Amino acid sequence: MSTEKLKRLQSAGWKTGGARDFLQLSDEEAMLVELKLALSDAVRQSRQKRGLSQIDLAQRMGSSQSRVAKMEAGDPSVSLDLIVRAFFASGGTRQELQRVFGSKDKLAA
Amino acid sequence: MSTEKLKRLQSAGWKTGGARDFLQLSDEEAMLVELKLALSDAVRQSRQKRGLSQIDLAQRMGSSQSRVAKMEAGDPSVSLDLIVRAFFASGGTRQELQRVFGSKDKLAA
DNA sequence: TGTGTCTATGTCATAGTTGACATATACTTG
DNA sequence: CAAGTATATGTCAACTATGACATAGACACA
Repeated sequence: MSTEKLKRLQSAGWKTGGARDFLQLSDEEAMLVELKLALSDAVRQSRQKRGLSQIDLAQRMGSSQSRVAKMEAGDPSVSLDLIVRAFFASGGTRQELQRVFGSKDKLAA
Repeated sequence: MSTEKLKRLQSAGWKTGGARDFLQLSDEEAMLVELKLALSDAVRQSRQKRGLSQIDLAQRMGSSQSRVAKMEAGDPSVSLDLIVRAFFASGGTRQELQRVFGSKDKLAA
């Protein structure tokens, strides 16, 4: 992960974690963030593939359009739990999820 | 997923989700719960494989022994975010994570 | 028996996430 | 130009997860 990329993430509101007080995200946190962003993309793709609007998806999962939008925008206030729930609610399968989690650098600048 | 299994999960404190007020977990939620439990197991395995105590792991990730214990016990109060963070902090790789997410029914009664 | 290490369980104030709502922007269609 | 639809962004009270702490249980070994 490049320094550029890290700076971009941090300025977007991602917190540098807990015990550490670097200006840099730890490797573990960076991996988590990458994962969340990759999954966010996957949610949008899955949703669009099935012709669902953000409102449709929100209703399916008992959430709101604004939260789905934030999620797809990679907003750090959205939990991984919610993203995964959205992925499933959008029709994504466990197999597809596996592919997302395995793919390299979905974050590509 | 069997009805038996669902009842077990619910009695362990797992909430039936948001908009729905069934006594049953929705399919999406069930999938999420399975994922979390599978990952909890993976964290313990990964941690033990590297000879780390719960305290060691907690320190590595800026958390506490009690939270790691709850996590490994499958406590519903632990977020997927934290579990994934723990998995990475315990030395788990993205490839290993992918395997966990792909494997069938880690929850096996 | 005691001392040490590891893990489990409960509580709590604080920090983080949530759905809901308002509003804005963009694009289409009449 | 409206009006409709889809998405983006900001705010907030209510809810949830968090690390810290206390304490207990299990096991080893002197």
